[in-house]
Amino acid sequence: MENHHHYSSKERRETMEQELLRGRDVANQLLQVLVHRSNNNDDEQGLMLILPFAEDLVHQVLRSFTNTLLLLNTSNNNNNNHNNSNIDDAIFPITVRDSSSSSSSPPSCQKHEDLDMACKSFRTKDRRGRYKRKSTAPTWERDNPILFEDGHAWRKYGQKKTINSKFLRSYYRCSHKYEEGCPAIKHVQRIQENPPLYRTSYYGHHTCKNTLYNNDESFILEHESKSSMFLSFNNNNNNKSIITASSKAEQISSPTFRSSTKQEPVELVIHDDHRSQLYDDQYEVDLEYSRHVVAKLSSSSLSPSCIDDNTSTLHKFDDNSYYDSAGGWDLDFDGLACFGDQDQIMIMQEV
DNA sequence: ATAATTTGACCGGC
DNA sequence: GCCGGTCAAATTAT
Repeated sequence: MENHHHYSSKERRETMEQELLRGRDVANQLLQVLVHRSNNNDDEQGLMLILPFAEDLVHQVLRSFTNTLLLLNTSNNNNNNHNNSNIDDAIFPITVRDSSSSSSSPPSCQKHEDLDMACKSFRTKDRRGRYKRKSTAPTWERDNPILFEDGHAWRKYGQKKTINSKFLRSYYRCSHKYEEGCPAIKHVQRIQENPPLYRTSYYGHHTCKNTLYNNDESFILEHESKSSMFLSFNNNNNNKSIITASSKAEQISSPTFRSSTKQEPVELVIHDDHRSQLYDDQYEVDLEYSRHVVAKLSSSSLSPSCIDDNTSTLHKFDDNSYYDSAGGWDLDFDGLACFGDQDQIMIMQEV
């Protein structure tokens, strides 16, 4: 027992299980005590008797947590024993000390610090047993010509090259995974080059409450039925602009929405020769002359219009300036372009 | 300053 | 050992 790191992984697992079971039992005892107390709360001296007992039970629960975390943190390759001595000391001998016996050392926060340390080192060191492979069957999939928001906050946590695709696959988890334990995951991978097509595979369902929509599928279905889109152009200060696409519904329902520039945006590089400054903060850009990215609008039934980000006033482009035979646009450098239901938007990559 | 992303290391299953 | 999923330190955005 003094050399817990000599445990086999099975033994360690069993020990941790015992620790947790014991902690649960003790917590149960504590509950009984408290329930009993609340039933006859007139007994003043009984309270005095029970309080130290309850405190002792709490300490035991904390010790159970601490020991389990320390065991989790102890890996087989801990062959460098020099600084393990204090862990060895800490693991089981954590003793219950009531506040009366507290000596010069800071008494009350002692175990909280232990717990924090155990938590921290657990999170930063031992990775074993923490990778669980997702089932290979997605909950559902969607293929989209562009990447648009699906009504949830995602956090990218990885990116990988896969064997039979030249495109990287991006891995996203729900942003509220740790706050609310939301298990939703999605993968996004480009599956076609020209025109670009992206496949989004969803795994699991959101349990978090931080969405305007009840569930993912209904949002996406609704979204697909209204193909109206925004393209936003955000000036980046150094001849670069990011084009992102998002749904109309989202833009309208959430005024503070900022279209994500993080999800594989198409980057637009514009040379100074091909833009002219109209006002202090407004540029006109001729995308036709940018050989890097050209945005093209096809089967237009509506004239694209531009919404100024600040004033939300709608003003149209000149009829022939935004759309020409080469597929190029003139657009305000900053702003939103809104398209109708029949419009199709393609972002063409540099050749 | 915090928060999100990037990127190579790491892990388990096959 | 390879492959794809995940982690987390470093980097970058806000």
